[in-house]
Amino acid sequence: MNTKQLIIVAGPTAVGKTDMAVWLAKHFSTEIINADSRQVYREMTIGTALPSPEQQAGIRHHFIGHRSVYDYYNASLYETEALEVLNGLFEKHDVVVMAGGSGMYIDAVCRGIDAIPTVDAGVRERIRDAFMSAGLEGIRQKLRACDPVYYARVDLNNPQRIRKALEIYEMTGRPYSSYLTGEIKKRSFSFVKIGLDMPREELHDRINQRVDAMIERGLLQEARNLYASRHVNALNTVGYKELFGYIDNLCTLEEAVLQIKGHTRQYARRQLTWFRKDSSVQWFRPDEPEAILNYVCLKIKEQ
RNA sequence: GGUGCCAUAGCUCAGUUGGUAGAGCAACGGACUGAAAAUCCGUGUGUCCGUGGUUCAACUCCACGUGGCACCA
Repeated sequence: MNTKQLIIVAGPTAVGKTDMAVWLAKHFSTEIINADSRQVYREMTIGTALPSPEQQAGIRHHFIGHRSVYDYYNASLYETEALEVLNGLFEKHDVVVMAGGSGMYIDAVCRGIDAIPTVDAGVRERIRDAFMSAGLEGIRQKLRACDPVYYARVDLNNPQRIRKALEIYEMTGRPYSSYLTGEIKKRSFSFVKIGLDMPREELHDRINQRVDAMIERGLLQEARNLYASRHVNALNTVGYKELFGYIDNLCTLEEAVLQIKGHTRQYARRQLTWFRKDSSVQWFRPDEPEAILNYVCLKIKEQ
């Protein structure tokens, strides 16, 4: 039996993960690790549905607003930092709760990400320029020449993936595929994965209402404050990019709000696609905390 | 009251010299190893307003009806 347990609360945006995590954390008198790729940025608060002051009262939440949108951040950095924090927390607690909707961040903690060198900004820029001038077909051919293994398995319609592989080759002289071992890293603690879901129509209602509430709380002003930096990766985020479009006069405010709702619904669907694939996730409705607690306790006894 | 225009997917609309229909958005499914709230792939879901008529065949042409819009009274 492994005495240290990480309870993971996953699911689509707006389903009620934070409430459930807080409830579980209170029950186990422990703390919460956030696994949401946008809540880590301190400049974005309204649009990322941060845990409210009430939800944060008395329960320590980690990885909320600990970075700036100007920082370079990614799933691998998150893996390293989250493991450090978890090691500390497990000295005081047998159970820690993790909550969030970024499947890749959760997997980074559970299974690990292969060690790949960090690409510097200059290389990133050169590859971007190559894509601009040579086009998708151009960078495909470059990839075929330098990394036929990855070329054979990558989604050739996805420029982001091809560029990443070219960056690594340019940076290190080694093919990207040679870094991908797929090795699952051993952790010193066990996992209990909970998935929250509800009928789609209900989820859509909650999303729509939450977006309206964000607008009322001043999301447009927050977007205006960040407008000058709108091209940084962190601000390529639902709720902000659409309002940048409105500020640029590309659409009305009403249209931008409809876009935010639509893009949030699509994001929720992609999250479900990710988590459904993970057979270790046990699914519940958010309104059955007792059933969840029973399941968690059972799993903890087993592991 | 009269005249004209319109009625096709959840929404906005296109279309067939008559052979039961297709775009965008939405929706739905999927992929995912350092941007992941990102990026990419796939799927058309339909009493073509209703009832008659012409025709081998009507979503398309004709008549009437219903609803909407515009103009004239």
